[in-house]
Amino acid sequence: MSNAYNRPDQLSPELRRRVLETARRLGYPGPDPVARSLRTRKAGAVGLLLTENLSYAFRDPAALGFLEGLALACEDAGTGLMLIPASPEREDVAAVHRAGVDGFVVYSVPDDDPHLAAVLERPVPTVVCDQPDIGNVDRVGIDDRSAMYELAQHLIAMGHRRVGVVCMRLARDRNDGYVSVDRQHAAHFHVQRARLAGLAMAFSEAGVDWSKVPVVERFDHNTASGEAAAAQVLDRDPSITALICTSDILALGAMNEAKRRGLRVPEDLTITGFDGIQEAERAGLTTVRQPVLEKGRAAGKLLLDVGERTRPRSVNLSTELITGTTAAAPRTIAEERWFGP
Amino acid sequence: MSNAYNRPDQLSPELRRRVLETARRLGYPGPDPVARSLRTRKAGAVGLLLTENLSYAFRDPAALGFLEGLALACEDAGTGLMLIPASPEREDVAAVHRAGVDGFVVYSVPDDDPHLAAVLERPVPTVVCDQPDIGNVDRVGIDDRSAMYELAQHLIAMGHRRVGVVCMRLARDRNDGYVSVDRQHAAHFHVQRARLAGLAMAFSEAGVDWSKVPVVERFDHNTASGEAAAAQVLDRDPSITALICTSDILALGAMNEAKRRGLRVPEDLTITGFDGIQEAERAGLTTVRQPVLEKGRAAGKLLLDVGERTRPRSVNLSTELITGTTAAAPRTIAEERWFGP
DNA sequence: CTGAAAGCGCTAACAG
DNA sequence: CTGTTAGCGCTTTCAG
Repeated sequence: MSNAYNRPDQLSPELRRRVLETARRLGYPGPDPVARSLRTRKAGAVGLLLTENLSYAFRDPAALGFLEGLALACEDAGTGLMLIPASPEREDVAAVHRAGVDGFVVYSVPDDDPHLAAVLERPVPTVVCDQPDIGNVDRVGIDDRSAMYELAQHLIAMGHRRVGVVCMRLARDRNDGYVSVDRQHAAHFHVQRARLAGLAMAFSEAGVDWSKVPVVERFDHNTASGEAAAAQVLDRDPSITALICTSDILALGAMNEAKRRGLRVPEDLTITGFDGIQEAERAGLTTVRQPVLEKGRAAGKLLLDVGERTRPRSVNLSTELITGTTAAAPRTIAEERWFGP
Repeated sequence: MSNAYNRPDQLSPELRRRVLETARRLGYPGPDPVARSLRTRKAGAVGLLLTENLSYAFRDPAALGFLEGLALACEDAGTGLMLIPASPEREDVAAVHRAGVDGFVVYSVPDDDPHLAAVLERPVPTVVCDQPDIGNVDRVGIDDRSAMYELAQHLIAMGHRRVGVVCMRLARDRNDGYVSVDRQHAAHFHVQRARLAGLAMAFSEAGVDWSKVPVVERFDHNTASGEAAAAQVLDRDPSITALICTSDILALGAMNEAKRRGLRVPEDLTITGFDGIQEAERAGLTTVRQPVLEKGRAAGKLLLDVGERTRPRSVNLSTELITGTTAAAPRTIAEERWFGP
């Protein structure tokens, strides 16, 4: 009987037809997928752990691109993709334990996330995307530090020395304001830590005292946060020539704030982002483009690949510096005298 | 032992601690979720069936809003949300059979979709969103016919009598071109059928011969399709005063095409949409807003609500006519003579 | 090709 | 409070 459903080739078509027909007449709804999964030890689905609020995942183009890539990989493999209900507020790890999946993809969570810990306890393969950077687990990501280092060098070459930084949340606690160097080093979000490290390295090499550079953090990730953070930096340090944002969303917010203040970009203020989302491209933002869809696809492939899983694998995707129209050489005092403000 | 994991209250904390400690030492990874699901008859997840390509779902703001609402409802209930791998090309229904879920949400599929048939065979509750309109199943949607009827009346009141229509795909076969009245009536996508019916009713009442109104269909749903479809209508019927699109995405494409032709909107051509997505609002589109996020949330609640399930329930959400800046009274020939073209 | 039986790992019920 | 046991529905194996 089982054969009728699962191995059409093991019995005659005629018999198969008869069995199925009878089953239907008896009201048999087909094999129970859960019982089958128990027996075959395959759930036919992978779990996705996003620690951010779900709304965030569906509104941030970068997260969305990742999700799309992952979903495509799953679709190719005929595998379901299960969104694990794990909001950062509720520390209810039970959902991770309850999920009947063959593996997990963990996207951009802090290294001290309890849901992540629960995932790692499960005896199924796991792929971590972007962060955190933990040993012994498959990983997909980019080299955030180098990418940001390169962007910084681009600005340094233009002549920028007085800069400000706007970054995303560095830990699970809300800290909408200035960030000490200690907090930068202790950041639980590895991606943000790496990007800041890249900046610190480049500017230190250029003779800038990094501890003096204003770095402002925002917990929420949207353009309003970018606006507020940019305002905070510009209020305290009106003399900066460039505002470096660790995401395009924040940078787009900063652009709004610059406009509101009558600052021309890039003549009066250089603004840069990170991610390479479509909205940024449209705005001509100077930024770093990362292949978000490919990241999702790679994570899915890595998880679903049945190949050797002897030692942790790591996939590093390449990024590209996008030279937009929001970065230019800072005007010197002399130039301002000459050409007017 | 099971109690130690599932009923902390049934035994002393001390014992619980000891049991868990021992379990860990023995390398026990915790209860297997699949076996538990088999025993408890609860999978702790709901399945989402989207028949469109997944990429579509992640790029169309309306679908995305629905997905977000559904995901929120699931998160609130601590339930997983599983995306079922069902692309329209591959007619592989197995994924539906394989999915270990407690119920299905079906979003916007044609009434003859094989995956839908497979879902309905499964002995679990199902909620259909938008379409198709099948009996005996819980449903969430809006009154597409009335909403479009109201929009049409708005245009008729302005004086529009010569109109063209651009609509989304009406069936699973590709038909990028004109649509006969027969095809309109036979459409497998109920939503599109209802919107066209609303238009037909309003314009017929206003004395317009609906069979003479050009209706153009596009299989793909993006602005490029909207542009091409608008071009097709305008090429054949340059005298129309209004172009009614059955989605905002198509309408935004039509706006591009109008601009390319040097037609001013709304002075030379009225354009309307449907959905009320953010991009449309930004463009000042005259459209019908529907609560997409609420639709998703309502679908989730309906599915997860353990209440009486004696007879099929139906949730109808309300829509709102948005009077934008893309619709105005058509200029008469006399006016054109007077004011210039 | 057919039928019978073991057992996947768990939870719930019940007896001690 | 603790230990034992039946059985969820399936697939796989093995004997006929």
